Amino acid sequence: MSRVPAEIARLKIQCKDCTLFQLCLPVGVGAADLELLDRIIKRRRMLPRGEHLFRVGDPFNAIYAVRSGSIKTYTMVEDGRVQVTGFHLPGELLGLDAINVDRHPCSARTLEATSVCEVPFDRFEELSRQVPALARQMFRIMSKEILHDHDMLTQLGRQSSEHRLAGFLVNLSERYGARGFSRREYNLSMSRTDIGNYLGLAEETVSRLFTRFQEQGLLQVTRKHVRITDLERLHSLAGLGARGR
Amino acid sequence: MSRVPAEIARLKIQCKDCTLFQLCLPVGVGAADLELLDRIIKRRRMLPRGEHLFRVGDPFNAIYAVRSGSIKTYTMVEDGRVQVTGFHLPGELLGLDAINVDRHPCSARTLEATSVCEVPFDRFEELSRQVPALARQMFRIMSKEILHDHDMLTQLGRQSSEHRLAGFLVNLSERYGARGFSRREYNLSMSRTDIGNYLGLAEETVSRLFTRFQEQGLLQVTRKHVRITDLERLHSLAGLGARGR
DNA sequence: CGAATCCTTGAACACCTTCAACAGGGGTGG
DNA sequence: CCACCCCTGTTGAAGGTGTTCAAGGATTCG
Repeated sequence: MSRVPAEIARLKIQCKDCTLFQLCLPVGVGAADLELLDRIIKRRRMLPRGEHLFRVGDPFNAIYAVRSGSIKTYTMVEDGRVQVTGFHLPGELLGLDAINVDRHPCSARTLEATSVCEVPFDRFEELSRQVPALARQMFRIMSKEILHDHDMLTQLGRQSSEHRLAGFLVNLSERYGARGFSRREYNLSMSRTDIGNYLGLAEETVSRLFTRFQEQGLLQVTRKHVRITDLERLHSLAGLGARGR
Repeated sequence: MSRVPAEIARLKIQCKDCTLFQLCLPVGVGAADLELLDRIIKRRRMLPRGEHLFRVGDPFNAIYAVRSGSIKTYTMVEDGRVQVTGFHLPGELLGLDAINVDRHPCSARTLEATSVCEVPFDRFEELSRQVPALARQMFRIMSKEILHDHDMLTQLGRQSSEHRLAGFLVNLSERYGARGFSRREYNLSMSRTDIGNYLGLAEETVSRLFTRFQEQGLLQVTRKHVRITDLERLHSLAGLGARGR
């Protein structure tokens, strides 16, 4: 499903909010060094919905940053079924899990029309040798990713389906909020099937939970659009204090 | 429960197998630089069972590497209940999730008598400025951690309890194997309660699954000791190809 | 030896999945 | 522009899987 142009514009992220830009911004990198970084980043064309950014086993060359749109990562399990491993929103990075193994351990596919920046990793490493603050900032970004994954493990370790979905929605809320978007209102770019797959729940259960949350006055949902009316209660239902990405 | 000395000796890891040592070993760091790294690492005393290495909210000063023994990390969820977020075996690192937030987002507690190395992170960052290969290696280690977390997310996203426990056991097998221990035989240092908590299952379910796996000839388990008799089938039950930490 | 903890097993119930049918939108082609 | 079709999402009913509650056995440690 394609989005109307206005929606794409709404999702477009400023460079200063981009995770990649955090590489240079807060650590006192001089303008000259910043220019060097800017030079190695490739800006890619807009990818249409359903396009692959990379596939399992592809050689690792670059890290990608989502500029607008969204991407899901997934792997195949033995019996041929798909397992969704994550969703990536504007301002977030992909490919960090491939650095050590030199091949992408998952596939990445756009959930909507999506624009990404590409950072060739060898050139980045080389540059970070000249600009140590870059390395320092990359440590922070990777640490953030690890923290986020640990948060998700906490969510998925919980038993009840309510906890899981509430946690998922709160997590999205935090991530959108951190990028300057609304915490209370956003579009789900992924299908119910993907959400269920990610959370270890059946698609039908996800659907029923949305209905139940709505009946309980926690949120309003129409198709992909979610408006959270009681973020407080959704938080406590998730069972975790606020902890963004 | 305390271990007999022989067992502690068996778990003691050589520096060359240690994740931290990978910081210098494979990337052509000269002996002089290696000496510099060695100098900032503090070797700590043996911690008894049940001791805290750090607690939620503690200021982040250092990264820790497990030399022998094992450690669990956990957080508190809102209602006061505990959520286990990970287990750390010899040769693995703790604290990577704290770099960006400067405070530990989880508590770490020894599951048995455990010895750790402590790497003050500010001194490490400083050193990595002089020795770029160190930064490069740290990228790899953090990437490995991210990959491992993604693997665990894949495991926990699966619905059936069999998949989850099998995946957990295979994961342990891989991690022990990568450190030079047996892939088919190891001791679980964590309780059934901890395993269940981690996997989002009831303690009783874990217990029953162990019994069932044993009946199916997949493994033999007596209390903490696990001997995997059909690693092949356990792999396929886990639903993932072999993918170590 | 006794207490505490950990693990196991049993039975009832709740929750979630599965199977099935249907509704609603969006996109395509006439 | 409309009709049709396909895909996604919703809802219902039945069945299975895992939890909960409960009790008993095993191991460790004071």
